[in-house]
Amino acid sequence: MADERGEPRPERLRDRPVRLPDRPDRLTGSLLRWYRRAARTLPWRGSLDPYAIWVSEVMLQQTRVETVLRYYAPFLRAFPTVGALASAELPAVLARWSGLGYYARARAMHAAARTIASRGAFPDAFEELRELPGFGAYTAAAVAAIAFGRPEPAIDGNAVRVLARLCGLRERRPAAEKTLRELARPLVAAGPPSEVNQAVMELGSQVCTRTAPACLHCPWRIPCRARAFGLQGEIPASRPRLARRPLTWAAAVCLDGRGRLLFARRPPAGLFGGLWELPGGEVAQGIGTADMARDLSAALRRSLGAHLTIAEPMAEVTQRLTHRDLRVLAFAARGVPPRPRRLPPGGYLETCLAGRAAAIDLGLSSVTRKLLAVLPPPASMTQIC
DNA sequence: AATTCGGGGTT
DNA sequence: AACCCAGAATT
Repeated sequence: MADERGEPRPERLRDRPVRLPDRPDRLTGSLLRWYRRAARTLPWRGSLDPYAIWVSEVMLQQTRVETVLRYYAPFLRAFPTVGALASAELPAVLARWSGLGYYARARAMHAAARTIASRGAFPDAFEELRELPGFGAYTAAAVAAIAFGRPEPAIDGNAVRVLARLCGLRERRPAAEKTLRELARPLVAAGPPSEVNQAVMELGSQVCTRTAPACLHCPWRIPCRARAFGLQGEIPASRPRLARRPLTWAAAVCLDGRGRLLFARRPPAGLFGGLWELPGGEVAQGIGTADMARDLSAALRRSLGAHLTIAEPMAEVTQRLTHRDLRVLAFAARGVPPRPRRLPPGGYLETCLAGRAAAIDLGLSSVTRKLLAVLPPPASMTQIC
């Protein structure tokens, strides 16, 4: 129709092949000029220590820079080298991770540290890194590139947004990641891989933001396909929303004569795996506190081998997780002090007594910390022995 | 490809 | 309240 009359067909984004909109060396050049001027000073930037870089990359998984800044230095002070991390016990590592979330990261990092330490050398190639626990496609590429200068494209959430917009890619995650890894390969080959990768991510966090990107300050504003078509708001397509279901836990406040609380260790994997908590468990939705107290008593008999009388609830806290609305009610308990024996499957393997001051050295989730913070002072509570 | 893993800052 | 953040492992 329009073509037959010789008029140019209106160019549409989806008609275009998905490829880099300019030569890799020119894209990398303008990007690096911007990065060297605008990059934030961060503790792990410029580090030459693969271990320190690795720690930063793991902490930064699904976690904002501002949050990681509170954990990074203390963790490195506690575990300064791969050998130190490998020699540490997992509970001590989880204690340093307490509040950071996604605790499988700490478990995997600890396991990988033991492998690396026993091997004697830090793996320096993508394929070797990728085989270690906790090294997915992103982290293996990031460590290979940033610590060892390998030309591997590290595609995180920022890179997906930046590169998808640059190239006008309409695919959504996670499919887009595979496509973008290949599109980004020429870019990291055209400059220092460490800087190119970090520059792409920095651009995503400072300029090419999810909402209201600062296109006028972008070194790629001219070649950017999304900007050319006014599609910055459509690219990349957002993921389907997740349903958040309610989850209610009842926990027992068991106090000994010295004001110490009874803690129990959760199973090594799964939600809050390996962390300490006030012993208890899930209760059905919509039941009253009297029924909760009865269920909690039964659960503790199963999981702890303890016969405790559960009184009224004394505190309640909530925590919003990605896929759960968690609500924890704490019940005062009194009765026979728990005497861990041989426990049935699903029972707690370990318990400990700790005062609230000592509890800061335990691996606790944020919701458990919240709970300890709102508990009444020990003097007002019933003792169990 | 879809879920399950935390927690919190932004909008 | 929705969205998503320097993702990985499991199903």
